[in-house]
Amino acid sequence: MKKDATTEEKIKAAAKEVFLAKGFAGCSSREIAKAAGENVALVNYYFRSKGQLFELIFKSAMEDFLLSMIHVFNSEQSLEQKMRIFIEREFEFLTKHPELPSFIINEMNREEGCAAGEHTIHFEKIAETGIFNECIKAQKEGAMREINLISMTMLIMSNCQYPTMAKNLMKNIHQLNDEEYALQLKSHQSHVTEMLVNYLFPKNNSTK
Amino acid sequence: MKKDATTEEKIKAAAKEVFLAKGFAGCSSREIAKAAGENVALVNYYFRSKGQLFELIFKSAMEDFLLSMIHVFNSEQSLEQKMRIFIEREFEFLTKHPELPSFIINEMNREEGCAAGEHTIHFEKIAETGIFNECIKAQKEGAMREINLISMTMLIMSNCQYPTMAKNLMKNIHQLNDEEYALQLKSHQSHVTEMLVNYLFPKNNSTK
DNA sequence: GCTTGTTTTAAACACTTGTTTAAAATAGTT
DNA sequence: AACTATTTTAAACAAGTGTTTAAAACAAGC
Repeated sequence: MKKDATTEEKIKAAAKEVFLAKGFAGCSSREIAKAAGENVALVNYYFRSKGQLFELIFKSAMEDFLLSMIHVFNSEQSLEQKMRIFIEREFEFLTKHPELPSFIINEMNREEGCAAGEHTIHFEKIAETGIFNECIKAQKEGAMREINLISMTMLIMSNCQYPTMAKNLMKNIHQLNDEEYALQLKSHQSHVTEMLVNYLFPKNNSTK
Repeated sequence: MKKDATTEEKIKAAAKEVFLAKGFAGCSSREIAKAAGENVALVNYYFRSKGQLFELIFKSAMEDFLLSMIHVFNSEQSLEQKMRIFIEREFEFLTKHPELPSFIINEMNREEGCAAGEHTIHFEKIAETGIFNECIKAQKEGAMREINLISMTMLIMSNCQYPTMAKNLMKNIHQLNDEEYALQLKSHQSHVTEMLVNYLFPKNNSTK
């Protein structure tokens, strides 16, 4: 937490930390206030309600979540190379923010929650990079497999996000400690990369 | 919910439904009681506490989660064929119980929660089917790619589970309704199957 | 100094939480 | 019938919830 942050910023930072770790239902206003080192009333003074504060945090988390990727796409490289770098960045990003995917997915599933809302906006920013058009072009040229772009997105998200989401499950089932899991994850990353690239960019000259 | 169920069973069934949908922190004892059509006090009369009831539900959910797969492995088929069928069953199962993976993963991440606990037991039951030995043998024979079995498991889980977990996220981002998403999922399933089988069982004679 | 507006505090509000209690209803046995 | 043990109920409990209030502390301008 920053040092010279204003009260408002301190509460926001604390809220982000607590909400991401425990979810909306899993924590109280008082817990957030305490984490910020401030009075409970200030939460409502600056953000009107726990719900509005949450909405704020959720939106910014969604932004982090969707935009973590964007800068890769603007680089000048082959599609396959972009894909490799993207996966690498994604694993890197998720190591730093392992709670993000679960947080987003959970709160999207809360019926009282943020299910509605124009989250297409951020996605459109990704579309604006032209990455999808680039894919379509590659598909027409036969360089890329004919696949629905939603499916393509899902393949990537599944394989990048699930391993960090299921960390504790996997650790428990396979009796691994943090260090062992980190190693496991590293080797898994290379499998994911090879598998996705092989599938999405099949080579015709294939003598292994 | 069954008709002639005992009070205890009714509460357990209601608890399963509510817990799976909202998580431990997301619901109250009274909500569960109401869903069961019974008095609040009966929850504690039969299960001593909300926490103990939850533990019960969680364990049975974990069992469902890990054992949904087991019977496929005892069949007499090639490993590749088993894999195909397994993925099919898994998608089928997850369509019926879409909340399960998120539930398990979330509650494993709750620090006060069920992080500790011998969930290896169920996994060992899977190991007992000999499926893993079968994989190792296939790897030695060159029929299957050399890959850590934890990674193999993770590849399968990622690609089967994530798409149902992220349903609302995907629907929202891509502006799909339930029907459209179901279609998308169906076509995605075949990509997942091909991708995994191609990766895990690479063919040397490869003129597509 | 006093006066303005903003920020922070402790206390209170009404309500929900998990859990317990003690009485009522029900079933079972002789 | 009466006595027992079990099941169900409504009510209460203390603690915690989100939120509001009204007074205090603080800052800035005059």
